[in-house]
Amino acid sequence: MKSGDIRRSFLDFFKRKDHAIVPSVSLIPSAPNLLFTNAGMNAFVPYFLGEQKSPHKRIANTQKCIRAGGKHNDLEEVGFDTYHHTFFEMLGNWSFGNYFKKEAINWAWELLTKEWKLPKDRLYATVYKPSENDPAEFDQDAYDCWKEIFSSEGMDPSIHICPGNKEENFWMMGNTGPCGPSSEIHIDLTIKGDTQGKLVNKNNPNCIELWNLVFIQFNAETNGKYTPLLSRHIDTGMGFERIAGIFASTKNFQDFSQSASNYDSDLFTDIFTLLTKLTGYEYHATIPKDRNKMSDTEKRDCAFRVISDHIRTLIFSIADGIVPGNEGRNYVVRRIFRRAVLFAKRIQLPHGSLVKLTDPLIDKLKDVFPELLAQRDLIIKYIRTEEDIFERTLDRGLQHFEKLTSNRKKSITGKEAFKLFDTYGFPIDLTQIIANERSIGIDLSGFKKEMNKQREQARAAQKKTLISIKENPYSQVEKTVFVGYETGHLSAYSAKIKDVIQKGNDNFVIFDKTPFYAEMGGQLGDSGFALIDDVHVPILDTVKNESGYYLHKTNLQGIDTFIGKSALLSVDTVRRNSIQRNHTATHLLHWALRDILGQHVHQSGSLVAHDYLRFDFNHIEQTNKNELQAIESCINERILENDDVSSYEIPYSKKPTDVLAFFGDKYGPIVRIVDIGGYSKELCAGTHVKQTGQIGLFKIISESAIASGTRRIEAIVGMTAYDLMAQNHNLLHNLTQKLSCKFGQLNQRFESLIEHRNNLEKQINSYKQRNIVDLAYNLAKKANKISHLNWVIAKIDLNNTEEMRSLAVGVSEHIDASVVILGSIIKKKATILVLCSKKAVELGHNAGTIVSSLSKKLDGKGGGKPDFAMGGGNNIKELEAVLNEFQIPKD
RNA sequence: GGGGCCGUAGCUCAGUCGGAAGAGCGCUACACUCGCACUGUAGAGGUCGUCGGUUCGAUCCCGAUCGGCUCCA
Repeated sequence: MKSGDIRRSFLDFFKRKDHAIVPSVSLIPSAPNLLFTNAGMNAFVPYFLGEQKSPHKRIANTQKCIRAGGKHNDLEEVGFDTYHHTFFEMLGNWSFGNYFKKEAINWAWELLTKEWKLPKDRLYATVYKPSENDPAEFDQDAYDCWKEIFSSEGMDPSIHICPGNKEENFWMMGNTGPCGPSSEIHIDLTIKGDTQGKLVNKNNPNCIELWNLVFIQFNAETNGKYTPLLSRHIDTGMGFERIAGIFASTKNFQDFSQSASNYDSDLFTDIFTLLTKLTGYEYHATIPKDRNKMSDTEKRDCAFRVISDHIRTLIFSIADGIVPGNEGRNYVVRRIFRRAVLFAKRIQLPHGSLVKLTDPLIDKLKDVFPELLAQRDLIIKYIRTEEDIFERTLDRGLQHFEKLTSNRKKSITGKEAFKLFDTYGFPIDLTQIIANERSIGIDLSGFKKEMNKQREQARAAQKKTLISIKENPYSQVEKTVFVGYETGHLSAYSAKIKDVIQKGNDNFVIFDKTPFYAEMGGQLGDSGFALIDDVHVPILDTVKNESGYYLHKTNLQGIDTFIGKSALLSVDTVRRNSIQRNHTATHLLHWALRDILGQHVHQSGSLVAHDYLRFDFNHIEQTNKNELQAIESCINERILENDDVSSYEIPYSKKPTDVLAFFGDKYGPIVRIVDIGGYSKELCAGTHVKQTGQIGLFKIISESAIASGTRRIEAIVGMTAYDLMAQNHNLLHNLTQKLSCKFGQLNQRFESLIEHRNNLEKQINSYKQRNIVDLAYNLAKKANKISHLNWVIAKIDLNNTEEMRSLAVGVSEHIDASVVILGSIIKKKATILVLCSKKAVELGHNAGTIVSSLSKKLDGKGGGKPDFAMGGGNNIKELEAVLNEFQIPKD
């Protein structure tokens, strides 16, 4: 079976067992402490924790996973063996409080042996058997299931069931939270397949785990206790690349003469074929025994594996919106790509070849992951530019390397090598290669020391998150029903108060039904008021919590006494209408951006307020003035057309194909579609105007970058936009009056004014210069000649220190051996400047000491070099006296 | 989440006692040339990222902030 058949067969099998087949969730995890989705269960954690209710009791899927960075960091291993990956698919079947061990185990056996026809006698099952101090008890249930299976197959359970301790067979999400024993299925891949289970869990590549069945039945508490859960769950995972590899390596389990490799499957060999075409090198499937002494073939084979693995990671992450960047997960993706580029250089893959691998890959996987096809242009664009950017980084690093070694150095210290790597991003192996070429040594152990130091530092700063099962106090309360799409419900709507929660000084009221929109999808929550027993309760904001309750914020104290009463709810419709104008305009903006900049544009953030809107989207370059102009005018045209805005709800699976939905966003089974004039269709829960004409006017006020590859547009609509335009118009009108010209002449008038001003400035400067030259001449004439030196001491009012300096220089140009001491009041401060000619310095005079002694008398400080110094103080009045009292030293 | 480095002319970058903002390329004009390239001469172009602090005085020191690069988790 080829990889595609295996995946399909897995999903079909569980579909027949009444499992809902759901698409893989985004690689962007919903848990904040994860860099990437890194296991099949990530998406289902909220169900285990009791934070959300699963829409299906049985689910099966293939989940995209990335392991790089964070707790599971396999990046450095990829390529040097047959099974590490940064990207992989995890096949899994799930039960949420539904079936348990027996079904999970039996179905696993059925799929492997009946459907896929794996040789039974090569299969082994592990069962949890605690050692001393390990939690819980021996997993008798799982053992019994397996015993029955093996016995009925005529196999010896005592051989085919292997016990495992906590480390191997007890699965936990963290130190706390849902957990339970697991049972793994291992396969013996030795030539004869007769190891009798002796290699199970012995880290032997010829006997490996195929499938992990986890039985979640306990909750680990902070005090170290394991309490049984009310509802028990099944969580299984089978590495897709691994099973596909085994199928290929063993030629569908017919031939065990070759050792198995994930890279034998068509998922990778297809890429290898392309690499061979591009480089002329063949893949020989060798695995290096010693990383430090690799043969050329081994080096090339490693490169093949690295490139094929990494390019898969790239296309999947970009498709999910994780583009290469310099922060967090974006940076991890950039690093993975750079590793691919370095390995590409090793097999002389020409610059710009990596992008050629994307189309065939997308083509192969697009049916299972349609997001790849949808984001194709973006993927290609990023891979292309990213390679160029890396080239620049390498150049910069090389420059620094040259600087380091320019003064005939014979070795590079560990610190230097680390700085080159840490600060300039220059890979250590490149440093080694270049240093080798020039017979320069590197202190590698010093480098590693620095590296470990940084690792420790980063780890120490890591925050730990507590995973715990939520005790939901509202489990008895039904979700709040939102009735605010109907304008008729916006005032004096009758509802019942279900509960009141207090957080700090704020109270949050929960009603059974509400017309108040809660902050969601960028649209701000509604405000207004509620009438309860004739008490006016202001509603300041509305937010929604995880469980779907609308929380109405109020600053009124003591309202918990109202629980159970009925209320009349009224939304601030003026504010709501303004928000709606901004929201519909946001959809128009999104549509226009895609129309004008390209279909790769998608929303990456949005804020819809009553007075403005903010829209973030992915776009590699700055949106230029012409494009902004085009976007703005095409939106205003749509507004003038007064297109209808309609919305309706349908099942997610039945949404039209041209509806914009975002990969990475979670949607429920029923979605709401907002359709503007038939051209803009988006999944959106927000509220909108009825016709685009109600927006009135649309005006972009700023365009900026918020991250590399992400732009932000801010815009205003309606009266806010009109007010701004009117204000600007008034301003221009005032300017035309002041300059007595027409609107169209403003630009020209300003240019000529600026030119005129520049000319005047030049003239003034030349006059000043002339003035200073005259002053210098006069001062020089009055010089006091005392024992070989000409002393000039004067208080002259000038505008700045630059003028003082040029005056002093001017004076000294007229008289060779001189000391010039000038005082001036500049910016309300007494300033002193002293210039000593070469001769004066030789005679032992020091401008610095003169200045410091003088400025001390002015309640200030000063200093400088022997030939030139400046200083001053706040005592303006004394300046003249201080200068007059200066005693010229006699030799 | 934790570090390191960089923001100076249109571009690439110098600028270590804190005391007049520089180079190369590019640009403009003139000269040379039949013309271009080359060459020579002259010139334009700077809130030294932004804000605050220290100081008599900050491109330089300190703090914050924005932007970019980079390493670790």
